[in-house]
Amino acid sequence: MRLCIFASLRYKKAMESERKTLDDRQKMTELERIRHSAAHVMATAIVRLWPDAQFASGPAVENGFYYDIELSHRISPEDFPAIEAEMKKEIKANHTFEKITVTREQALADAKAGRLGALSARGAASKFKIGNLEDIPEGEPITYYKSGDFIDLCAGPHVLRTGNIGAYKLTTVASAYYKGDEKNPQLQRIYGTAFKNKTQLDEYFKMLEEAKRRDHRKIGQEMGLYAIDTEFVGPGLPLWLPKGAAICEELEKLAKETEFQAGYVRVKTPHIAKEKMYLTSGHLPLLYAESMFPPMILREEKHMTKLAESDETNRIRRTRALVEQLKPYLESPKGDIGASDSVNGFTWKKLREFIPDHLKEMGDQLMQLSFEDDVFNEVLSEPERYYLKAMNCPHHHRIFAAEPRSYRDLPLRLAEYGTCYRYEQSGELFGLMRVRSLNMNDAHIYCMPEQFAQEFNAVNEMYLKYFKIFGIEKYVMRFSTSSPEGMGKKYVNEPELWKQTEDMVRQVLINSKIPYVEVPNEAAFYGPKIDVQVWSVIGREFTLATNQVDFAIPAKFGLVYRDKDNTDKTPLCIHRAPLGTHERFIGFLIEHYAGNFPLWLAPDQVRVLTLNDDAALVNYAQPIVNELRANFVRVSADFSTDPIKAKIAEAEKAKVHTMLVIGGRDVEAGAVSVRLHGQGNVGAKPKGEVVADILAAIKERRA
RNA sequence: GCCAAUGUAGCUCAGCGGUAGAGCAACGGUUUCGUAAACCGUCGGUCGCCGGUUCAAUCCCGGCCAUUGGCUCCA
Repeated sequence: MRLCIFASLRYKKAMESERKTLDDRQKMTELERIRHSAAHVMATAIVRLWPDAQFASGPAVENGFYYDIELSHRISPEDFPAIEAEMKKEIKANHTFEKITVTREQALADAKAGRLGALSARGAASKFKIGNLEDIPEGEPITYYKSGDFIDLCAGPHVLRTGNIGAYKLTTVASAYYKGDEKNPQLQRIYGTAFKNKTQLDEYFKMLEEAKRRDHRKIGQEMGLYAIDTEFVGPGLPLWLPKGAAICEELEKLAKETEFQAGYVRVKTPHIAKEKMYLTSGHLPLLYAESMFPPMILREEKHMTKLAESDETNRIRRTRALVEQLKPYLESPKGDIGASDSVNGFTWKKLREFIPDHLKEMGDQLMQLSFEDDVFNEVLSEPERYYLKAMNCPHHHRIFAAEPRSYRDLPLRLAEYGTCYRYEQSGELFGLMRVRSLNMNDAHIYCMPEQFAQEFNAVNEMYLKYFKIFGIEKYVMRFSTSSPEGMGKKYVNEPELWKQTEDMVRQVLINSKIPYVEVPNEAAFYGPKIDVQVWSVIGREFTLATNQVDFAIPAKFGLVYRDKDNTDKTPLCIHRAPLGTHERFIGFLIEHYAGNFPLWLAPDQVRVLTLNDDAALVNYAQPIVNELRANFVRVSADFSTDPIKAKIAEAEKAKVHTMLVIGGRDVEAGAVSVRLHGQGNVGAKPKGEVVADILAAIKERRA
């Protein structure tokens, strides 16, 4: 239950990325006030211990509070007891939090005197407070909060007295950029948490323990679901072990059945494609290049050899040819050239790095020379580059392009569990949740504008169907839209299409009554999108699924269908991935179920355990195993001589969903004793009934 | 990528400037048992990697790699 509270705080956070208004601030809960006040008290303690500390900002956050600090001393957890002891004194003194309203001039003067975020005026100005001051809009009152000697620039609100901070604890130290901008100085961020009383604090730490217990990395390891072999395979490239792969298979089966019934067709595409693919799609010239693995360069050796062999004449020829190719670019201001334009395989970005200014002058002279142009074309052109695909859409677009399309073919729904590779920054990798290889539950729906609403809605319905199967009750659809400022930069420059498609999506959401929040300036570069945000039971938030409109890329690939009026038109495209990626989805499911998967998903569905290895028991048990296996149940047998207690302990530890215990009594009665993981012995039943029930539960994907 | 912490057997973890230890797992045996662990034995380690200091380094120092917690980024 507590977890839901955290979840709702997160939810709020998602909605309020902008600066808080004073109204918002007044809505701060008591707990948030306690935490925000604790941040002030912590700052007080720190500045007492290290008088030269400079403070930036110290808000309450979902699980506590932090304060960003600049300090030559590196604070480590070893310093926490000392800081906490100082905090205790402040709290014991029970200072009131006094609100002081000042003029902007006064505030600036105090900040320059180093009086803000300090116990008294200091030699050094409160430089970050000066910066914070700049962010306060004209007309908004400027206030301090004073507790004891400590005065801080702060809009509040606070608890009445420091003594109201019932229980607190510092938790971690991290780093953060001032105002979250990596161009700004890097500060030390000290995290802590605070509660009304000790009991709640203890509960919180208990909850953290529980979260640790459910962590998918821990359970994944214990259950043998996946392994990450950083030495031989690489970081962020999980290996699915047989038990994890079993879960992948079940999810794929679910997706394939669901998509088949919804009229999708399956395709298969290679993992790599030529550079041209991503130059055309816009992924490379735009913002995506860094998140793709660097290219594989083919026939590089041949290329280099030719370069080496070429004599002076050839070098001149090459240069001249290059200049000729580049003439239009050199003569026009660079702004006139589309980011995705390329010459002989050189991207514009690359050309800019490549052409020194003097080359142009040289070029005029070189133009006088005569040459035959067949030699260098090959030498001049860049070697072939192949990229590992970071997304499936371009391949699917080429499948669309592979055959002539009529309006009668639409909507065309191409589905694939495609494997993509994304070069996540090393610091981003996180168990299964953020990886570099991912199996995506991908599909692209090509449709006409008049079909859009129905198709988009059908996708949303599919999400809801899945959520029901997995018992996901808490989710938010985040509707990400563009921003006028981003046009032509972050977003393809089609303001009219943006507006149209955003309106279409909004209408579908409103009509279907699905709860959503609209987030401006977070769309994909090719269109608005919906991200489905969920929370695992331990409060970890992430984007599971995504549903995106694409009105831009199909045109770049020249995709058309022949419409009724015998003209060619460009289809709209919907990218959708309701089950996200295996990696993230299974990571989520592990935490969601704490590894105790429902029967249909459980890697170990059934284990048949005999009391001992007597032939009578084994001869009775083996056919049961055989029958289950023949019906595609993941079943194992333990007919060993170990004590039944030990065999059960082992099966429970492995989280085997259903244990069938067989002893002499069962053989006589034609029964098996059923034990369910986590529930214990549920008693003996006729074996036919048990088998039938297992098969039915799997088929129905019972929770 | 940035900041910090961490890295000892398959797993969980102890330990220390003088050539490394436990439990579990694995393997071999004994045990034939009614719902979460019977007993004995054996195997297992370049103490993340590379370099430096030292008579001597798993331990101290530096670099690298990886993981973790954050930041930034994000599909």
